[in-house]
Amino acid sequence: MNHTTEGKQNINISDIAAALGVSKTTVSRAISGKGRIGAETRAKVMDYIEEHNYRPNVLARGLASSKTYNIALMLPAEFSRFEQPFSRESLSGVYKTAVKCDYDVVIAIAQPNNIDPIRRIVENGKVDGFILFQATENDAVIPYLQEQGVPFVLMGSCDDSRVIQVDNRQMAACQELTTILLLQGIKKIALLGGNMLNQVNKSRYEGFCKACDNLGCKRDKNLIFTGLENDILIARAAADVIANGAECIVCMDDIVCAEVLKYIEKTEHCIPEDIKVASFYDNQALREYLVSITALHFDAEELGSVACRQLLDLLDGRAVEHKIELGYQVVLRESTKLT
Amino acid sequence: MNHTTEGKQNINISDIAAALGVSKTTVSRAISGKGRIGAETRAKVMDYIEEHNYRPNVLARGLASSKTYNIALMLPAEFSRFEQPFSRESLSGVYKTAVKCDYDVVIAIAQPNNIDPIRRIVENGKVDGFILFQATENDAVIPYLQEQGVPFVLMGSCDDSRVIQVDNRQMAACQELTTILLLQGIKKIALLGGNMLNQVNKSRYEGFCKACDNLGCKRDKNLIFTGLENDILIARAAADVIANGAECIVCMDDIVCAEVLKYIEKTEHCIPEDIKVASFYDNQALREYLVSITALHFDAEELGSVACRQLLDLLDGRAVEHKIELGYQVVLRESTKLT
DNA sequence: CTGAAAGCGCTTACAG
DNA sequence: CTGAAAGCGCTTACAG
Repeated sequence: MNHTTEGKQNINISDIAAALGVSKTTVSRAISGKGRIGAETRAKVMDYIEEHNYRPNVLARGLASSKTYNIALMLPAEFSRFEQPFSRESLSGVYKTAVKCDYDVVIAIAQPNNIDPIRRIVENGKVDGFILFQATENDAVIPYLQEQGVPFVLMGSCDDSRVIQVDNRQMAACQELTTILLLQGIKKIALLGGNMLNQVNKSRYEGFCKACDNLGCKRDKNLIFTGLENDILIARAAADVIANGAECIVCMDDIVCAEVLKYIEKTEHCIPEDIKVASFYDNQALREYLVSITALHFDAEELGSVACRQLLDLLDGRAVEHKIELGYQVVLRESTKLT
Repeated sequence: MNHTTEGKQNINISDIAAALGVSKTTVSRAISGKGRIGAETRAKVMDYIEEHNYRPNVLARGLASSKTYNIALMLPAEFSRFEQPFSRESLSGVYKTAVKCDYDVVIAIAQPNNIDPIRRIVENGKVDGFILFQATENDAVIPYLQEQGVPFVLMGSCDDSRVIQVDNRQMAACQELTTILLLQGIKKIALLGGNMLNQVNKSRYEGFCKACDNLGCKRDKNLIFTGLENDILIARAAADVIANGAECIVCMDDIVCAEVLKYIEKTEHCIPEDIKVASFYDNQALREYLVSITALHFDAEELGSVACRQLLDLLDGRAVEHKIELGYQVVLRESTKLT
């Protein structure tokens, strides 16, 4: 057992000051690096701290300087099993980056349009800032945080140019995947998607359209279905587009894709021979499907990490870009192979 | 907009004392309910607080009373897509219960056998206690917390009777499911499972054995495979037990089950006609599989909720049961239907 | 039943 | 470059 780390922390800044024959002020300055202090004095203090494994009391520091060294991550209350890996990886990214700067991450789970959990944390002064997940559209939280003057960054996009945002280049990604499919000679591409009020879906739809338009391919209304909010609608849309001669079905997210695959399995079509399939979002379940599915891949951990770094910069008063755009990968797999 | 909640919190205990012509002590006592105080005085203070929407500064309270009103939830660094829903639901349970008592939850993600993240939180004094996930076997954290005297509760089981634990009745559940299958007349039941160093797997195995023994069914060594750590081993085991005449394959967890299903799909056996399948753990992906899979269901949110309540009781110095056992459901589905 | 005062462990003008 | 002192917003013996 290591003697220097044994037992509970109990030494404080006064003890150090006394032991070294300096003032508390000096010790504080040595630690924080703020204010003028002699290099020698400083080294002496740091050595002592090192040797005695001293860690400043974060609460006391917080009380004195109005900081908590906590940030809150807002998670949507409900999300499908397809969104879970993404949110879990983002959480990892946020966590790792926060910890590096000695911040902790507090979670806040909010039902749509209920900001009470956020309000609680803010009013209790438990955190220095927030990181928001776009997933659930919650119109109330952004205005609330703005009004309260609480720093925050959004993982996702929004129109308000005052909010700091980090997002993947959704539109460009979808445009690229669609373009690749078209260039492969697949002419009749169907698009199935969910709620178009959703920002992400809007961008994805736009990317799809741009690809078609740029290549001079007509968009066939009989092959494009959005607003598919449940399994039945998705299955029916799949049936329709197949009946209308689709060669490839592009799914705007994994929920849609999973349903489409179920439908194809039931009706005993073969992928990719009878019908090709691609998804605008990559998920382990689809990656490991019997026929591996072509999809767009986004690095969720990086998203969380960058969002957190933005917030920490903001908290330290550093300049911060208003919007950071992150990359993507187009992963071509068996499901779109030419036959 | 509500005027009483407008703008930032800025009133403090001294302001209240001054406004009411009483001492800070009195105000503090009115709020905490500790110490003798006149009912009238108290009401006066509470009214004022209500009216001005005052919330005590948690940091200051923490500094004075050595409390943070935070608890930490330790999450394993890596887990499969099958464990995610479970851990997410547990998190929800912990969160909801914590918030009710005005606690926040801080996350700690620890790689196996690395307690640095835990140590950081403890040394920084950021939380009052921990809730541990058994998932990752991390031998170092329990001894560390014990040594430091930090209260904690384990979601799961362990041999150390000093640790407060909350767990589902794994053994009983597995015994019951196996018994039901046997009583249905399915004689040749195979069991496939992963790492037997894992506490949960031990209990599940035990439950399976008890069911067989109680009904006087011999356990066939050619039908029982454990230590199946990867896809290839699982597929091979599935092939073996089918070759050995298994009528039903019981999977000790969802990872095993998913692989078994893949193997069955590839080899074009039919469920439940050719072979029946059951899992000792229920997961949305299996529930929604083409043939819905018979499984044991555990309420993860309740687990988190009860664990959190235990910890809060512990923190308030209330008596706490050493081990709480939670229920389960046996969910019979298509995959074990008699044909 | 109530209050004055010390203290929790830091930070930070202000003065030297 | 360094220090004495006030202050962050609470709690809690201690005294009345």
